[in-house]
Amino acid sequence: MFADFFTLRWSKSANSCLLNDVSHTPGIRQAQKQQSRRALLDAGLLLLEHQNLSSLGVREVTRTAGMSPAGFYRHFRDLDDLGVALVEESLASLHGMITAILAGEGDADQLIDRTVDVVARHVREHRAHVRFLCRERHGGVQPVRAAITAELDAFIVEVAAALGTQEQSAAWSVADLRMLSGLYVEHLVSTAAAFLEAAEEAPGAEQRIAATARAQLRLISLGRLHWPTVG
Amino acid sequence: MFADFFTLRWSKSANSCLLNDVSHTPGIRQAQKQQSRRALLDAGLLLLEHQNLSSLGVREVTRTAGMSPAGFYRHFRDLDDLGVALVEESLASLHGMITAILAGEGDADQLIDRTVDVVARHVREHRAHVRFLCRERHGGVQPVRAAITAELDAFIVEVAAALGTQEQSAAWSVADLRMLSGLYVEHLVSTAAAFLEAAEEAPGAEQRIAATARAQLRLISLGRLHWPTVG
DNA sequence: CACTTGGGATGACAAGTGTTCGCTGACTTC
DNA sequence: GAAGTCAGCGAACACTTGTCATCCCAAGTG
Repeated sequence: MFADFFTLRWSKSANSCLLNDVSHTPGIRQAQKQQSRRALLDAGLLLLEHQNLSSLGVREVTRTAGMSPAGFYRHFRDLDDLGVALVEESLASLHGMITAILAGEGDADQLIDRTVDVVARHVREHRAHVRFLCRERHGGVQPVRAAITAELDAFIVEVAAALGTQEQSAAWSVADLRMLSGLYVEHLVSTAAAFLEAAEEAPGAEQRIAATARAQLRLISLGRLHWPTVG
Repeated sequence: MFADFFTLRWSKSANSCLLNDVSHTPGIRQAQKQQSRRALLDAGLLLLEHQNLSSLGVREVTRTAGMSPAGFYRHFRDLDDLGVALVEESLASLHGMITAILAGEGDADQLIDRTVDVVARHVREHRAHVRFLCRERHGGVQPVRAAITAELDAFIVEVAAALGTQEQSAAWSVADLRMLSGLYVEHLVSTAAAFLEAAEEAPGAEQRIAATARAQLRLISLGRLHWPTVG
């Protein structure tokens, strides 16, 4: 995500937008700015571990980022703005995870095992991002909520398209594919949330969550196999 | 929920707890206190429509409840305390809904249709409660989060027990029953959340959500029918 | 009836908040 | 090199906040 943004600003501007075209300035200054921006985002992510976005304060964020309060406004209009930036970041990493899952080969059970493993690892490696998404998906800040919902819907469409190429559901209607995809994505999110909570209490809980998630995915697979196609 | 609490305090104390035994005092005073308490809870519920619990303020709540700030502390130690009270209230109403679902007769498809209808109606009639639960389930206030998780886990056990009595899954192991039950409860919660958002935008969205939820439940039912029992 | 109880209001306290202003100084450009 | 840009700072604004000591008076008690 950060890389995308960076190269976006760096690429010779093929678009006609001149307003923010600063691609002619060499690196140092921009890099410093991006570093500060990153510090703000990380500070937000850190504070959101025990808080909600709607209770976050500008001064709080800048303080933990080691910056003066006024500096915040050089990067974000609002705290909502920072929130939306965090959504983009978090969902970019999650998108990588989903493509990793969908690209896999093997029979159904292998695919299920690998899926759960990938989710568990993603939660372990991107704990703050996952927590942010789960916490603000139904949170009190409307723009952030809308952004998460929109991107998650895009995932559903993407997963539905991928499911359409699988032999198990080749003859399915588009609506049914999207229905199944929605079930999968929802299950994925709730499994990630379970992993999140699990790691904060019992150490063996992660195994239990994984086993349950695998069984649930197998049950859904069985349902898929016997789903009446309209053909 | 309120009625339970009320009658709890009113019933002649068969328990041995003398600490809070005020059952000998006649009604007016207690009723006034309960009325104030209710006003605080309702104010909280109202404010939480556009906020998160962690960003709620004592003054804010008392102001919209028409009360002085100090009055709050006559009823709750904290805002977290108020949050936990709201959890109990919200999950009591949800518990009624679940028993209403489980008590039903009829074949699988009828049961699915009725389930989705009951959920839709519950969301319509207890919007604030449902919103609160969805919002704070993964929210930033640990005690509230824990309370919701605990009560939801109790629901899962209850639903699992009910599923064990159904002929479709009579031979299932306890672990499998709980796995299936978890899938159902998770699906129920996410469907309720979807209804919640749906009502705030497109008017026809509710029908679409309901249709998708029914299809997903049917698919899970198919999976159930073909689940390998250890027999 | 006098007397106790306790829910609620008032007012005050220090500590925190979002946001804006003008300034500085390192980086960039010409 | 001189000129200019602009991220970050310090200070100040006018609030809002949680919490408490204190008083008040309706409800309950004997």
